[in-house]
Amino acid sequence: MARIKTEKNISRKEVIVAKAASLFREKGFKAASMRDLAEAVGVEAASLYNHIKSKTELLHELCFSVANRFMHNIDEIERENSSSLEKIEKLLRFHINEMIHHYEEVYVSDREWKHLADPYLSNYQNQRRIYRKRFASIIETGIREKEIKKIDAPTAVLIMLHAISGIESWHRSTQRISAAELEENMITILAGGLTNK
Amino acid sequence: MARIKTEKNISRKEVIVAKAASLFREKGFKAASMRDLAEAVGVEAASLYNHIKSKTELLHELCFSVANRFMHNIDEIERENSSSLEKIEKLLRFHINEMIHHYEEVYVSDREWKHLADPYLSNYQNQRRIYRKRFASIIETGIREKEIKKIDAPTAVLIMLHAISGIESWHRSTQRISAAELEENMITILAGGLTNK
DNA sequence: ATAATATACTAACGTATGTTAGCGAAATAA
DNA sequence: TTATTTCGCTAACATACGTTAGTATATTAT
Repeated sequence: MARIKTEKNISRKEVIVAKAASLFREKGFKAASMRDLAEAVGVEAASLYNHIKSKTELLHELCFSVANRFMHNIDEIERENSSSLEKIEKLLRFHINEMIHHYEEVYVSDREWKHLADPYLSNYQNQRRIYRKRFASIIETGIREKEIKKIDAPTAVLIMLHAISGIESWHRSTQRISAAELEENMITILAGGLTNK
Repeated sequence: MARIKTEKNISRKEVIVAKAASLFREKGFKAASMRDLAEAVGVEAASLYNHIKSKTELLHELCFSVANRFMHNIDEIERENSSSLEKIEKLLRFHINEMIHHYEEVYVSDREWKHLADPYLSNYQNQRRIYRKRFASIIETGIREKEIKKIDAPTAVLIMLHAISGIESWHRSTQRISAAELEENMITILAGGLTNK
């Protein structure tokens, strides 16, 4: 009888969620079926329901675990005593590294959250809005203190966040530079576009 | 008996394709059903098949009409006698305006192309690859001529293209700056991140 | 060893989906 | 007007989907 393999301290549910991330990334949430997922896990579809409540629950788990990580990070950065530009650079580096090392989760929560059902959906959308506002107000402080060009802060946020989601292409490209090089290039271009001189 | 309304020089098929763009943008290709589309058009689902071959054909039409526009544009720009930086700025402005004025089509072709079926899929992927290579080599020329910072050109391309796809958020935001302001802000940040000094 | 729990299986359900067949009505051409 | 073509309708199909019920088999606790 097939059995879901687990390593120490990893529950069977976590194995399923991880495979779901990979599958949802590859095919999209709607196009990925529970039978696909079952096959990836090495089990029959019905067996998954001994560990999870529903397909959407998998999406909840992914979206909110990612959202929480980003929220905690911006909490910390806001508390720091550093210049706006330094704060922005730290935010960017966090985003970049999340996208490099937790690619599938982050990608899925970024692209597939539309398929969440209320109340999770509105909750998630709210968190997103708030996060962007907080990001934008760091930029606005930087503008007031002349560290940063006079630009529309929400537009800058939108550029930064989406630019980083482009790391998706890096993951799938055949000839790719190292993760460290990628990080430095992105910081150079993105921070360079903000700096006042 | 219901009938698809057409204005002069717009075929019924074109009406369907346009509504499909809007629906695929809103729900995603897989989650948007032919019955949804039929309702949006004001007709029964089966009636759609008097005008189109299949659901995927709708996606083909959208993806390749967008891809062709971008290809023709880069053709023209490559032929010009201008600096690399000017060429890049023109490319960016074209992308930005496409994203502003043909939002739904462009968005769909950017996010939903995965659901194309071969041979369209590989064809589309090829075009994308080629487009990015051409974009990157304009940047590389700029670097050689010291107009542009020493950066990894493919990374720069990936940043630019994804940053612009962030205009999606602009469309859906409640308080938004004008299209012209958006364009200028994006150019300031993106071109500013490349320029050598 | 026995009991209890966790996990997997088979079978099946109701529903939604893309699409086709066949017929009638409306628009257009003769 | 009549003939032809275009277009929309109802009905139905096969398939795929998420999920549940009920049962059997491992694993763990006593």
